[in-house]
Amino acid sequence: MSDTPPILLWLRRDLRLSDAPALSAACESGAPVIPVYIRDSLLDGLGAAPKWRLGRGLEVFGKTLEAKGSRLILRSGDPLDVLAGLVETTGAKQVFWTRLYDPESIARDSGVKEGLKAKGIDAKSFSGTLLFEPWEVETKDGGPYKVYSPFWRTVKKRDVAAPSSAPKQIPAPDTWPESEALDDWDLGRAMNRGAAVVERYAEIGEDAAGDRLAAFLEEGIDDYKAGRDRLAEAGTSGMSVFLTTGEIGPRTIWHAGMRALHEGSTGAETFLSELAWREFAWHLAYHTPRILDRNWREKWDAFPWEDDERKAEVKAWKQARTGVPLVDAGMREMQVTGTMHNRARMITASYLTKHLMVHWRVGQHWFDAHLIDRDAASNAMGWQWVAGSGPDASPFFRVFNPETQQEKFDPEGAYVRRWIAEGQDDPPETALDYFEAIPRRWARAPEDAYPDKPIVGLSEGRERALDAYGAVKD
DNA sequence: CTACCCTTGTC
DNA sequence: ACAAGGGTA
Repeated sequence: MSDTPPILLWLRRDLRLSDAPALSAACESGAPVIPVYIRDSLLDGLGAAPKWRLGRGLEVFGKTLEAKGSRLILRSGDPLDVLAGLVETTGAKQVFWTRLYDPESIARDSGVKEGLKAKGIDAKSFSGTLLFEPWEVETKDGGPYKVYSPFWRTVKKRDVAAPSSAPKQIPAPDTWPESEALDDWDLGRAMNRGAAVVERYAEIGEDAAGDRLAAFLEEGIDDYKAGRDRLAEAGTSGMSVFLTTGEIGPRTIWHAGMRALHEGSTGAETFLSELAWREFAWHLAYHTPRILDRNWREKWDAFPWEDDERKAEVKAWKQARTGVPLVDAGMREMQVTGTMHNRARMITASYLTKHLMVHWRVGQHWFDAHLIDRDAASNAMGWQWVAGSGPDASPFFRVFNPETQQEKFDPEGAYVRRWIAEGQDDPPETALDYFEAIPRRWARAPEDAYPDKPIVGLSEGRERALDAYGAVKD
């Protein structure tokens, strides 16, 4: 064993043992495997909540590796420098990793690949983050898709590679390189006291992901089509946070959904199509990366967005005190749990971009900092879909009415009561948790009065937004 | 080129 | 009914 040079497995968003082609390839080679996670500028640049969640994922995954006789080596610095240094100290001849598709990761990874190859190292990237490589899905004319439905019609006919199973053992080297301590990274620091609250609601690690998927397939998928829309129910799959950290792979989910489909589950097709939405978001981000930070349709640059974050309307939206209960409930769910029901995301986003006429990027940045399931492509696409500036976006005149939405999707008011304590004699823990999670400087308490009217009225805001739409139409 | 189609809505 | 231009086969 000691004669065989080890393989460095550079982990990023693939904190799992199964459905992990890079890990499987490394283990099957017979060489010792050294799993490495590098704290680089991309990790440092993450928002508070996703950074905390990744740290928790690393903690759990480190233990998972130890149970397999392996370890997770932690290092800080420029990835090429770190990997080149480890190549020197370990004698590794190969470095494997799972591909990512955002512009910063692509730039970083191609630089690393080039730098390692220049040193004679076999640097290899693998699939595993997505169902398909973004360049493998094309229209008949050979270009990328810009509309979801034809993308979906194409994707659902494709074969998805079967997920690999977890390796029985991960060959260990005779000597391990030095590792930094995860605690020293203090990845939850920016969360302040919010981390302790979100922790109560969070599920972490590959085993938790598998349990969640199994429970969903057992209880949730049959009624998924309607159930996913009901705000007070656990009708969604809950897979997003595990996909973001890579604690589950998309192929695992796809094949589970396909099995349910073949067994006649009525919600399976809708479920699979949601996974394809994630795929579509990365397809768009890969082919038109400007979707991540600019209006995808340039004519939307003319729209008179408000982007001064100090404005009272923006503060009210962020602090969940707009006076529109369903909007504030969604924003509080995010503060407390680090996630928000998909429908609430649309409703809160619509209120910000339409009624308050605030730039979608303000909301995108807020979500980037507060969602533990933050996904760069899905978040950007979602905001531009609601705002109207994206590909295949909702027409701008389609404005969500939070009252109508509440009648349809929270008819008993259970979701609003779960998250808004004010005015309740005996508010639930969930609603009280909000006051524990928020920054102290917001100085809010459950006994404060809730705003007696919306900061911008529903019909007033709707009309103002539709009037402003003329700036884009002409 | 044409014909058909376009996640999640509202009034 | 509104309002809508553009994507895809």
